[in-house]
Amino acid sequence: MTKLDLLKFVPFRMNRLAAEISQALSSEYRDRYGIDIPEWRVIATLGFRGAPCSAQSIVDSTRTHKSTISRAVASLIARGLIERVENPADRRENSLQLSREGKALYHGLIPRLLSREREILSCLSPSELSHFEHALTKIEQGLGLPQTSDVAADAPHDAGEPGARARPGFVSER
Amino acid sequence: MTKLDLLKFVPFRMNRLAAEISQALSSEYRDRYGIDIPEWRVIATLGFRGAPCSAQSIVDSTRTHKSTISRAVASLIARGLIERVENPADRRENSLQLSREGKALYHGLIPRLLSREREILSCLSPSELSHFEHALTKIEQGLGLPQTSDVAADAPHDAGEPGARARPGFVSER
DNA sequence: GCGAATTAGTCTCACTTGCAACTATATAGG
DNA sequence: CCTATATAGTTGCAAGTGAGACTAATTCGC
Repeated sequence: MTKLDLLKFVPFRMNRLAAEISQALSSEYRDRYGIDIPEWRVIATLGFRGAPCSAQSIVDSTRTHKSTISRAVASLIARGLIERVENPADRRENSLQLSREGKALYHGLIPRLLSREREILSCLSPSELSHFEHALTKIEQGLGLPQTSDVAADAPHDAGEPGARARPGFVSER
Repeated sequence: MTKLDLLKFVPFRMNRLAAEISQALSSEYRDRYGIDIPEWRVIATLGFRGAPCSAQSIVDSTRTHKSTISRAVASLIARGLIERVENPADRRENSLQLSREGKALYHGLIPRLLSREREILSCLSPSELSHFEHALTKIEQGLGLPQTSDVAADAPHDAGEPGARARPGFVSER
């Protein structure tokens, strides 16, 4: 008769912790700028990359559903925070980039978010923190989630190293 | 001009990882038994506690919204997996407990879920795993999330140690 | 004891999200 | 070329969820 204590069960703890942390951060962008999580992800991706990139590449790196990204993009364009750049070579896709206002928002937001992150993680010693991040990385790799090194700036889609994609076992597509 | 790499930003990573892990586990209870996450949380809590307990105490320990728990409870009762036990002492609340079928489901599910959890965490060495769990605990404490030791079986609500509730700073209520 | 405040739980509403169908464009095969 | 297939992105729809109003029952203060 095995029992299972939810409060010790890692999947549950991760869920709960992620929800709690999102909540703690959301005030920074929701209350302050009226943007939600998917919108923030789009801005963060464009801001970090520097170069324009397609909606699809944001989908890939953030693992957010394409319809969600599509709506976020539409709303950000409507508010003038990002701009579409038509790609004459392939007229299906349109590259996206931050507008002036978008960049300003991005650079205003980042220090606040980083400081919140630090605040939340301040309960860990430097060594605990580095162990923790290391563990996150290993689990991400184990699940086949994209890593910083995977996202080859804006390379044509399948330049990824073999084995990174199409892992056997776990859920690969949603 | 600070930048922020989403893929290195812990809040984002936690979100993505939690979503991914949920997905990986959900097949065990969703596809197999047709129960969703909130329903599973109710079953897990009742199963673990052994004793009947109120919906409110499930809300507290799982930090799931009360309306979500209410709906999960209604659905589980409709399917005969849990039972309501009227409490003559306080007729607002009704204690909940697993039915025979609910217990069977619980005991059938647990080994599968534990094995999935192990599988996901198998990329960590025993020492990495214990560091990781330790870090989770500290972050949870930092955010004021309930810990196993907090949940005094079924004690009247506010027997909690001082300082555990009503933390200054972070979000305390949702 | 009686009204006010509190608590358990349900219900409605608005919003978000994922899925899948759809449009438009691009590429491959014969 | 012309059909078949694949890809980028959008949209309609349905399901799930949180906020908060609401009901019912209890407890507190005086």
